[in-house]
Amino acid sequence: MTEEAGVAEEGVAEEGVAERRRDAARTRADLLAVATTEFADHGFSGARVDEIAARTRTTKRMIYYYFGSKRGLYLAVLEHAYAGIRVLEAQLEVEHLDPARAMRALAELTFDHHESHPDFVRLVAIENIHRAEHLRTSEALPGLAAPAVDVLGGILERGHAAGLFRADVDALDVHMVISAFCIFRLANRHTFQAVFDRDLLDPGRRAHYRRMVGDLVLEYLTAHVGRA
Amino acid sequence: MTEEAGVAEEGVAEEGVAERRRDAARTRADLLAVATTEFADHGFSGARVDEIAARTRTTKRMIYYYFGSKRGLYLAVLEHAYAGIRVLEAQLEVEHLDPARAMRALAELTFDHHESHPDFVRLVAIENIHRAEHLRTSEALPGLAAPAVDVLGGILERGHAAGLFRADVDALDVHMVISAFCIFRLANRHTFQAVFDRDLLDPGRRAHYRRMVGDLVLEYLTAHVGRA
Amino acid sequence: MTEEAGVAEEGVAEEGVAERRRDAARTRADLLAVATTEFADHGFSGARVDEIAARTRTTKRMIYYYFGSKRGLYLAVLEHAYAGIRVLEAQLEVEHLDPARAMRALAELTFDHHESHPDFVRLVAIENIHRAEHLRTSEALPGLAAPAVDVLGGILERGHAAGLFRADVDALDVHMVISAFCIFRLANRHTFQAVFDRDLLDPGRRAHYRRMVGDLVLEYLTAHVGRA
Amino acid sequence: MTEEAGVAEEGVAEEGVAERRRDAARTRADLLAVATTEFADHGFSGARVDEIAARTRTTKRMIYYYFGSKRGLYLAVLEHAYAGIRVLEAQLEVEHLDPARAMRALAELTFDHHESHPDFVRLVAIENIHRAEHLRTSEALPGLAAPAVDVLGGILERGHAAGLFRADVDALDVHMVISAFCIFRLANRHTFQAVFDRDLLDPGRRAHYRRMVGDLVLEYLTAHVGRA
DNA sequence: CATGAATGAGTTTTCATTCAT
DNA sequence: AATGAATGAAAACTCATTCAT
Repeated sequence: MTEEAGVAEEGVAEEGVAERRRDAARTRADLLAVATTEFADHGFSGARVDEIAARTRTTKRMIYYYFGSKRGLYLAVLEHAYAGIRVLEAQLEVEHLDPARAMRALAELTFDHHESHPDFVRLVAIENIHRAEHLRTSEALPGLAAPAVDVLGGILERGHAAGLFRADVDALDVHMVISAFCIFRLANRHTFQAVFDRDLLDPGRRAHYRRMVGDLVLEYLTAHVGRA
Repeated sequence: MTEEAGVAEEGVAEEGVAERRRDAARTRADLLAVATTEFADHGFSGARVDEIAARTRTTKRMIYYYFGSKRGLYLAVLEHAYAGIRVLEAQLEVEHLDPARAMRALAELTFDHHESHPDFVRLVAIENIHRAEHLRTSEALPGLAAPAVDVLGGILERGHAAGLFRADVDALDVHMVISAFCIFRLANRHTFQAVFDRDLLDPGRRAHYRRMVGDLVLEYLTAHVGRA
Repeated sequence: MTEEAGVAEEGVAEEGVAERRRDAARTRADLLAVATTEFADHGFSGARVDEIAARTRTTKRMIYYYFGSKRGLYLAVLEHAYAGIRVLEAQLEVEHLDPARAMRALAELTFDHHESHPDFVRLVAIENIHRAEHLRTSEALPGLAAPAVDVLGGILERGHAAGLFRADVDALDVHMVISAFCIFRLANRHTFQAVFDRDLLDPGRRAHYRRMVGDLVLEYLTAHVGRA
Repeated sequence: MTEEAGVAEEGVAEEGVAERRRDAARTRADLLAVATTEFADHGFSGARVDEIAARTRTTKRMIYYYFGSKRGLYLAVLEHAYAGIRVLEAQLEVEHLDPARAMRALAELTFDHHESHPDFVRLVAIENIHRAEHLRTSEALPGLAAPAVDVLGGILERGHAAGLFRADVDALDVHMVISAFCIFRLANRHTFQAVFDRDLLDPGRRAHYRRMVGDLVLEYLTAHVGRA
């Protein structure tokens, strides 16, 4: 059988190095996509290696071939998810906007990103349950902070220079407020809905919440300027 | 044994019905306390029934006797955790304070509670990973919302009446902002620390954050009053 | 508490020996009835002691008090079920009927009994799965055979004497044919229905089958008389 | 290892895909055979997965790998047992025999099959205790009825055409009588023996019973022809 | 690069039975 | 006669991982 395959349709049956490399990349990407959903849905312990394999073109063996272990796969998923927002933030151009508008733009970028990447938000929650033990070992970690903080720092600096923003708040504090709001809306929506019967993702309230995150940050930053 | 029993009820070895009932309650409470730690630490799937039993005076069998299943135990843990903050909120007396001070007191109550109940915060995160599927089936659910919202609603009403607070924000929106901030500080501190190298629980920054949650809410509520 | 009970309402609270004995008998009977259903429904291994106790006024402890073990309870159920048909057969009066009519009456008695005692039929099937290991140890066993065989033997004898029935068949053979037919109709109706889509208990076919059992036995008994 | 694999396929230690597939089939068949005995012996609840595994070359894990659950294994056993008699019936050739002889041949086929397949008879009894809940969900069910009924129907038709058999009895009725007799002899032999002290499987009585099932059916079918 | 079969160690759950009063 | 609590042993089932080709 193997011999026969080699004979007939040489060009097609025999894969070149490039094709095989492309296949490999596709297999890896496929695995990563399915694993992202599975881990985001069920957490690290709740996710099933069998289930991930079953939803892929490949077999379970490939997971171990490419990622070494369930943990290795999870780490790859996590890094890939973080890479997404990092890129977005790095692309944001706010230098041409006045500090207040720039700040609002950044807040809304986070708002929009989280809403359209619920898996990322879930993975962050899951990783926190694990006390960031995986993320801490990631080699990609050092590059994760820079973009967000740099952009934010720049806006704040301009705001301070213009006498618009209060001075007792730094970039990480602002980042925390924006994140807290935008992540809560996604991450805690289920218990919030269960307890208070309000759907934080109701499209009818979206504009309200989107304006709210900007207002929240700006009112806070511009309050009593010069006082503190 | 039978002979001894026939003699009297004075003995030390002889336990009355009341005592046994008290023991049973202790067994249950013991189980619940240990399970709270285990579930908060490892999530639902990650928690081990064996491990919980091992850390108790009793045996694994008792978990099934009292709670029926791992899931039943988890639900009991969840309900018990929610009951804690519900009671706190219900006890809060803010009628004698002006709306701004009352609002700040409520925000700080949440801030303090979450900081001193990290297990509660973790359980909420875990339950959200499960899309609140357990909480939704809880019979205790209907009583969970009332206290927080009632108190908040009262403060807001007084603030509106006095022309102090903006009108386009309701109690649930305010609750969301307070919760988002206070929960994020606990729940996301690990990834935050890993990525930004800042410990959100650093005692040296505690007062700063505690003031911040009040400021955040109040600046937002008192902004441009009369405009919206 | 116990002392108080002794004082007040003496007549009512204090149960006489007779009352207690009656209560005991009722408890036993209650247990037996529930256990009959449970064992007939699920077999010996499938039946649950907890379930039986739960469906009774009493507690699980009483099962062990009265019957010693699950097995003891099952044996009591079995003996009680056999006692029912034994009594019926013993009461049958067929001396005044001619042999053929008498035989048909006996067949129809079995037919009717089994139809109205499906639990008995199920218990017999269950006991056969256990290779009659319980029944064999029953002290009631010796009395179980007599009535059926005596009556049948009498009819056969009269039939032989009158030259009506063939001689190469004894009472147990006839009993076997009648039982096989009447038990099969009850015991195997589920697989029969599943495979052939015919309900052997369909009321519309009842008369047909009832006549059939008599026909079957009589045609067989009266065939080629004198030949064999 | 890797080096050896690269050399050739001649080796003894090297198993080809085909061989492994054959092994897998053997593992499955082995499991099925052992499980048949265990389930037939102890019923569904009484059977032990551990016990089945212990009597096999493989491990308990494999039962779940191949059959998914205890129930899945039981269902496979049941289907396999039914397949046996279905094949036998389908192979029976009776077209060349006159209706009476053909009918007797069919009855004796059932008689012989049941006697040599006591496990099948026990499994049917067990499945009836479960009200055929498993069999009803079997995908093999639709094919189970056809052979038996087709053959029987053909014989009956010929018998009617020749004016030999009564007309008020259909194939399923005849099948029921034959089954009832042949199954009872196996399935109820234990209680029969316990109560009446007669062994229905006594080799000395075998010929008598084998003739009896044919007589029973034929006397009944040929009785009073033209009357009903 | 790929794959079906296999597995050991663990994990939840069940169940008849007994204890202490 | 009665009862709620307790239990050990066993049962079904699961899961990440590896083997052999």
